[in-house]
Amino acid sequence: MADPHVTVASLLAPAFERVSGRHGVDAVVRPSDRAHAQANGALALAKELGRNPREVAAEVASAAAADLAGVATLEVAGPGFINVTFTPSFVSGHIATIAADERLGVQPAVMPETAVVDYSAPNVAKEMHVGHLRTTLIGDAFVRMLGFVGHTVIRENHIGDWGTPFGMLIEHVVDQGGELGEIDLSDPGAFYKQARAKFDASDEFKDRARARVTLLQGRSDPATMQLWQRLVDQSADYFDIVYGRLGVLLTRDDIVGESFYQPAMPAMLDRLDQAGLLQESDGAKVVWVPGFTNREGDPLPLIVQARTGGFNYATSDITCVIDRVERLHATLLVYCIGTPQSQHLQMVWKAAEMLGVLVPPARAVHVNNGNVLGDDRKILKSRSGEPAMLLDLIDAAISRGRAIVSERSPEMPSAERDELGRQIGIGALKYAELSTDRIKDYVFDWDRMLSFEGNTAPYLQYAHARIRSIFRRAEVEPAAVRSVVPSLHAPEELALGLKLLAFDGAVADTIERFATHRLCTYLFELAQTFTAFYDACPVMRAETDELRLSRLALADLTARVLSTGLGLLGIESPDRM
RNA sequence: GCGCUCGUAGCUCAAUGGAUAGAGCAUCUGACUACGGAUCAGAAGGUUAGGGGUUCAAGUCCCUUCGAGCGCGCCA
Repeated sequence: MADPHVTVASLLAPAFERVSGRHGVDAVVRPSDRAHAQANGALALAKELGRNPREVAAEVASAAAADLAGVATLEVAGPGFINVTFTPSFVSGHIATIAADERLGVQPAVMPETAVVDYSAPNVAKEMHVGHLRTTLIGDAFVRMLGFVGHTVIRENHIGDWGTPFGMLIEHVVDQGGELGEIDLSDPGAFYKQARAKFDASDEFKDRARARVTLLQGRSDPATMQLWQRLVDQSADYFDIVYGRLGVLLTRDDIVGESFYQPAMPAMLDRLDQAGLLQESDGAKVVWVPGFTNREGDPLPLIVQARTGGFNYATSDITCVIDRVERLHATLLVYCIGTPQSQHLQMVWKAAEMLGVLVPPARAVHVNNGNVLGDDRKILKSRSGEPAMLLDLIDAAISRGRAIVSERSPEMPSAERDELGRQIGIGALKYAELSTDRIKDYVFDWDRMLSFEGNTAPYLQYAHARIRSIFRRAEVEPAAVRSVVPSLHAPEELALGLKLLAFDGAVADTIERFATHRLCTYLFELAQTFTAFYDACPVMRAETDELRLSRLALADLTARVLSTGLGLLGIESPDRM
């Protein structure tokens, strides 16, 4: 058991049971600003018993004192809080345990399951823009974290590779003699815009495009399918460039686009029909999902087949849920998609639930996100006024990172500078995304995210690099101190020790709430706690060899937690900066 | 019109219903010829948009007003 709070809570529970006179009391011990931890149960218990809260707290504390000997001391404070102070030996014992653990004390999931993480989802023949940044980075972080705690994780990139636009896109390819030409990385959406312009200008082209969509949906015309495939392949090349440069795990093998679900849609409609859920409304086939109303306050249907007979994204998304639950046997469906899709997803999931597919233990989570804003508080724009291109942002991050390294470390070999600059720039970009509450909009600011001060990736990377530097100078192999049980005499040592033990809780909390900023806040606080320790407690010049080893052990564990934590966010931690 | 999300220090952001709402930046004051100053310690800065309610306890839950953003039947 790595979490001292849990240990103390279990030791405190019998005392609560004795005072309350009933069994099954769940003593909750949580971190506190005023002490190492606090238990608040006495307040609620006093209310229940109609007694004075401080008296009840004192009674619980004295009843628990014997059980907690050597582990922690208790003190009643305020209106009836029980403050907990861990003993140094109890903390250092835990430290030695997590230092010997590959996962640094992070507990594996109690019930490992199969999770599908749906993220990024760009469109074929269009550029990736700033709107794709958050979903891509958030999804990637959860892929890493869910895997880290032992789940089977399936990445899925639900790209937009189907639908009416492909009629005009394919006809545009035909007009170019079947050639797509090189993809223009400065304007990957140029092809789409040309096709769109023709479509708007020419009725003849429009007719051809419509005919082509019909051919595509029939899936039986080899020439059409070949042209379509080439469009998809070329876009996959472009996506791979973006993902590679951004350093996320997605590859073309993770692509499961809308087209994938097309063949299964008629059967899905049959299932809806057999379940009695398929109704007709204004000529369309719909599912009446309770709880949703339209502009007029009337029930809002989920349209699964248009009047024309065509399928839409609701059809595709319900089929997709079935695929994930029944073919992949996933029980956790994570959708990293923007907030505007919320109602659509709720309706789709409700329909899948009514169909008996999305039912416990299977469940879906909308890991939604707000917008990335510019100085003007509007969605971050490029110079042309369009949403900023993702590849431009990535390249700008890299070049800014390199500029910083060149300025600070001009003596470093050029190749090393480039690599370090990339790690810093990309790290800063990712951390800026992941360190704030994903639901809210946030303001994009290069200077702030690249600063070495404050809650930024460079600050954390620096803290890590500095620790590694200590070991280089001390000429000590980090692995050599990993079995040392540290002594925690100075308050800064004890504070650092307690912070290190909180890694498990931070990761668990981050996963449970799908909130990456929780882990970021923890890592930042850890780095701050470390620098305070480092300032107050000499390591290499420690008074005794024993103390030196003890402090090296704390430093090493800090570096490992920082590096592992950043790694869970998809951020690299260089050994020197 | 209905619905969803958001509103916290000058700025950018935190805060599983718990004590005196915390950080960072910026501002001010100190420390140390620095185990990497890419540092540390401290100060100042708040009617948590306004109002009402529930609770032993509300930034957090409920109602309401205001403000911002988004969504609302055959595109995805």
